[in-house]
Amino acid sequence: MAVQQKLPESFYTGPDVVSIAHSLIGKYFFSCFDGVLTGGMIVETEAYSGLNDAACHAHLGRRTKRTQIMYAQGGVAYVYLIYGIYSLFNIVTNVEGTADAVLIRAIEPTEGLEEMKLRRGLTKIEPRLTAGPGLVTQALGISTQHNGTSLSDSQIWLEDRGTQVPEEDIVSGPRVGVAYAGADALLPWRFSLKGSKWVSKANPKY
DNA sequence: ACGAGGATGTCA
DNA sequence: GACATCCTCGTA
Repeated sequence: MAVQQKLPESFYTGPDVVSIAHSLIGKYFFSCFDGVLTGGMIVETEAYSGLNDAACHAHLGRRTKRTQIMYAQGGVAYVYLIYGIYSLFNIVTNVEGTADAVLIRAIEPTEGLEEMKLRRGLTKIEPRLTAGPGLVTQALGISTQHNGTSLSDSQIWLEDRGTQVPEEDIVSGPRVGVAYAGADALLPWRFSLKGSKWVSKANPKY
């Protein structure tokens, strides 16, 4: 049997959210609801830091109903609604009291392809299945009701399946859609798998 | 290929 | 009013 293991809590409580976002490329992201397993390999992430990052919802220690969960200890889900339609899934990282998170922007689908097609209203396997942060959550059946869900439980979790991604195949650049963050919009905190057709087509806009 | 416009709910 | 987005429909 191949290496197949949930990421331990210590993976999420690390102090460097940028490094965690980088190391998540090649890990696996799954959901299982009513016995239906869906998910795949992570190919695109973005880091957000509560301390020094104007793009982060919890910038300057902002505590609101929405950002509250970001201050939890690493290893829980931060899911929020964007544009009234799409749920975006983040992994809370760092220790309790520090509001860091990694946005999962795209995966290469490997499990539950039929179910994900149904949820996305597609008839064939194509990038529109999971190549974008709002698409990944739709395909995996994740919505804002899963905000705060522990990644140590059986509904939503991440795995290391032993995939080795060569360092030179992980590329970084500015994050998408954070022009409001001024100079911080230029930070190269978006990571993706070079050459993957499952990376989102979105480009940063300034 | 590409761009414009719309959908839709919550946040600050 | 803005939003860590995506789809559809127009013009080329």
